[in-house]
Amino acid sequence: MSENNQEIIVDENRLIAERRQKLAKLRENGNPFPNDFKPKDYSDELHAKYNQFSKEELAEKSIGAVIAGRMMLKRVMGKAAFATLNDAKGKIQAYISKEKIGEDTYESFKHYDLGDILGISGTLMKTKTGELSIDATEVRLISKNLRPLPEKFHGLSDMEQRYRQRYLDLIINDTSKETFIKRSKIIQVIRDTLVNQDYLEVETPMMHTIPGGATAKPFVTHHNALDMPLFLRVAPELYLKRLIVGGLNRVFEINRNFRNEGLSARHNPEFTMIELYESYADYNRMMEITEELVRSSAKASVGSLVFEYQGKEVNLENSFDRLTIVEAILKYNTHLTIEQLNDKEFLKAEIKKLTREVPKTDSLAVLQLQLFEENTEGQLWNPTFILDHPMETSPLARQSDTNPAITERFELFVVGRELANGYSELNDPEDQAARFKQQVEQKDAGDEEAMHYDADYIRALEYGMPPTGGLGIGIDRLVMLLTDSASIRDVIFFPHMRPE
RNA sequence: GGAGCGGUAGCUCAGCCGGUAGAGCAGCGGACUUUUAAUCCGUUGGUCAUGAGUUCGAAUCUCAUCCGCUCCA
Repeated sequence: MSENNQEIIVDENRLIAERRQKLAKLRENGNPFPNDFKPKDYSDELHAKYNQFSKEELAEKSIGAVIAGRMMLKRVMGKAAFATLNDAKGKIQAYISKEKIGEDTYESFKHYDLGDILGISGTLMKTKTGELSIDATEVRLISKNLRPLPEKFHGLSDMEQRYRQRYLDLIINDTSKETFIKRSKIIQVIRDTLVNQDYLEVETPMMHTIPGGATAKPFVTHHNALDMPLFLRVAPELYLKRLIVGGLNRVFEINRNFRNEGLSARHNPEFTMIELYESYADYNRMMEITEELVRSSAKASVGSLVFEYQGKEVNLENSFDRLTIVEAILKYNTHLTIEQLNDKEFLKAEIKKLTREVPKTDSLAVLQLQLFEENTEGQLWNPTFILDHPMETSPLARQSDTNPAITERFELFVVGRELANGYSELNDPEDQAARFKQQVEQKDAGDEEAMHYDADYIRALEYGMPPTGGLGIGIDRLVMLLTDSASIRDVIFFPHMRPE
């Protein structure tokens, strides 16, 4: 016996037992799961093509239709019935009369359950209230449902069940299905936009021997044959830049990252990022492409550059604000002055007031960043690029040519949340080696999130990496924004949950 | 990790200052040939998250645990 041999969950009740009996009866009369019914039409196309015709016109045309879908509503009268079927594209009503389908089939149909998957062929008609319907000449059970669906009017609202049994959520809640269709469209338009600009989509390792590319705690796993630890990647950055060294020039990867942190409405341990790198570009070019990708995503999903997020308007029409950290603090906290923001002691006191913790750093730029995170970031509703990140917190970014304390880096904030992060890449191998050493010192001093020294990455840079711009966008957060979703769990099919 | 809220029929919910549980939908049986959450009549269905405690008696009060949501760190 395998140790994985789990106890089979018995989750049966009378309703399911009744349906199992129905199924047993169906088996006596043939296969209740046939695979020879082939739908020819989709509900949305039928509506699009034929809604325009009147009841009389449709009757005259006698247009055939063949659809398959899940029965969601059923209204049986004496000798005729209506059923609402959901297919992948929408829903359509069928009119089922004993007269047309015969007594036996009608009797069988009366015992079909909500949730059964049916195949229906017939001719298109309109009811007296004008609803396009299929006047059935054939009704077949294609797949028997054994578990009663959630309530037809209130649907499924229990969040836990919606996340754990997403299939049910998708069956019942149209908005959930729409959200995931939008997610797919967003990823598709990003992919198309980049490929059209000569970008190459690539795949790099998900399992790293040295975790790198971001300051975050990794998940650890173990390779048995090699008897060594492996780390699920926290970011693909260092591998993608190796490809830039290799001369691929423009690359991107849309894939999962894994970070060993807490769960929240904005954090799932695995999440999807796009990272892209472009040779001979800098962070200004990266800001341009960020705007382009966010706008095209909005058009592909929302259909507009102006929309609501959680009841408040977001406007992507104007070019996004660009503010340095200090400028942003001053703009959104008008009681503060530039003198105060250049005063380390003032900053420390202010941060302590907001967080009740004394900042550990003595760097002016880092103190400014910490204050920004506390009192400004949450206020950035319409898209805003924040520039001039401190050296210390940007170990892979190119130092500013004019101010050695800061880097050529930006973060994009929308609806008070970080959405994207980009910079001019650090391509000086000696500078990068020094930065890695600094990170290692921080790690030795107890900072679990500090980076490791990646000697092969330094070796790659020593072969020469062209000046490069790089960008990462959190896909889940972008989808949240464009689908008006409050939680990251609403845009990930199967968000991480504790076991039942 | 902390705080608050929640977990009652398949689903959506009521019941909660103690007296062993209700509705609607779904299901089952019946009526009904144009319904739209169809309607009408009848009817089945419960480990009240789990465990302990208080009590003559606990869905209800107390404690612990599990799961979820929200906020904070």
